[in-house]
Amino acid sequence: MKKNGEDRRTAKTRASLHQALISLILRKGYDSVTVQDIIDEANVGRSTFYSHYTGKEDLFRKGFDSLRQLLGEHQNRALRSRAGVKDRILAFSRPMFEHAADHKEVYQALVGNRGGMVALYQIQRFLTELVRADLTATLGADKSNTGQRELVIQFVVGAFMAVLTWWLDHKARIPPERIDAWFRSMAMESILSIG
Amino acid sequence: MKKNGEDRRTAKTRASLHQALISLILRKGYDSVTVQDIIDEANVGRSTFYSHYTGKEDLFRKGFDSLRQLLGEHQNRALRSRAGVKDRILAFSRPMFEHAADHKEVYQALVGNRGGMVALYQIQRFLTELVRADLTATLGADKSNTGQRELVIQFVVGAFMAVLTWWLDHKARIPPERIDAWFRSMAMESILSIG
DNA sequence: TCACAATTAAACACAGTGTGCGGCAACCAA
DNA sequence: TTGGTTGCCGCACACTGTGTTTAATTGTGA
Repeated sequence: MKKNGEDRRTAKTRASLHQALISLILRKGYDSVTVQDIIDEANVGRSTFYSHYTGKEDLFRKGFDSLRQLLGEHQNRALRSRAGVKDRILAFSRPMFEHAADHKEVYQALVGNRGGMVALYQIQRFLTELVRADLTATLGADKSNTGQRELVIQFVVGAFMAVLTWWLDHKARIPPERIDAWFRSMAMESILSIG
Repeated sequence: MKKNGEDRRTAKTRASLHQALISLILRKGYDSVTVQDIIDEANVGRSTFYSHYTGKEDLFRKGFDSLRQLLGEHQNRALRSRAGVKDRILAFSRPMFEHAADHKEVYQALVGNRGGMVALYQIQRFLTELVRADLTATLGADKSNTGQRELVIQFVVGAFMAVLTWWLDHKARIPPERIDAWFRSMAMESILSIG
């Protein structure tokens, strides 16, 4: 099963670089990882790196994008298989916790204090879209002229990221379905109280 | 009213540096601010900078600490003057929104995407303590063996930071007391739903 | 096999860091 | 006012990391 026009070398190089970045983030935090570190860890020439990516952030973004795509597929799969759940409020939560459990290392490299501002900002933006769509689907469009709906979205996103981070760094592992239940029962009340 | 052992020069220098850092963070974001930028903006010699602080992060931390102290004083003042409010749950929220409104520039430099990971981490830690104490005072110590209480704290802290950030970046200015009411009514439900 | 594409090491100019030093000016106390 | 102290400055240095370019080498797919 050969890919058309995909040199094995480039694939291997890119994989090495992504893996190296994740390892290094977990080891010393995003901010203090240098391109030098990455190419050393990945055993890749300096010029090769720059022929693939414009810099550390570019490499990071590409990796984040593919993870996000995987998550998207998992979301669809989950929502399709569990019938009747699709229209439940905050349906994004469960699949996301599951996905995080399946890719714990990567998620830890992203959400904690290890991941940099770039990571946090990406995730925040992504989640905001997710939650906005979710609430629009379950509660309908926002009719009030004030920014109440937007406020609720930010509230939920912030809370979710905090819970996710805490859960990932927590020693005792709570199963995804339980943390999801906790989060949703808390968030639900908030939403219903205003939104 | 002279301070003992405080040279006017050092005071001026330190003030310049702190102001310069805030301005620069607002202009280009914490991460891309260099020591070079700071000393140029503040018109301070390179060696002078390093005689006061060990680096950018040190300067930032010292500034953050004094802001935190100001906030603490404001909290005490507010809680003392408004009798009967002291024992209300999540009492930290209102004074904090007020303080943020009074020091909007500085807060914007801290919490948004402009502030770096250092800032976020400091604030997160600080708020966690605040909320933990608050919940202990109003709900009593956590008796359950699970980490439910800790989870609730993280939930509330995350939500609060998100709301605060949104509020600061929001064009239409909502008065502190209103955003506080919104936040607390949302958070309260969450807490009570699990406790 | 063979042409082409990817990878490599090395060298470069550049920007920022943290330190050290001698001279100068502001400061505070007497 | 004066004098000793202290803080500030400008300059230079070694060091680390960046992003680009070159010419040579090696792997790949057809």
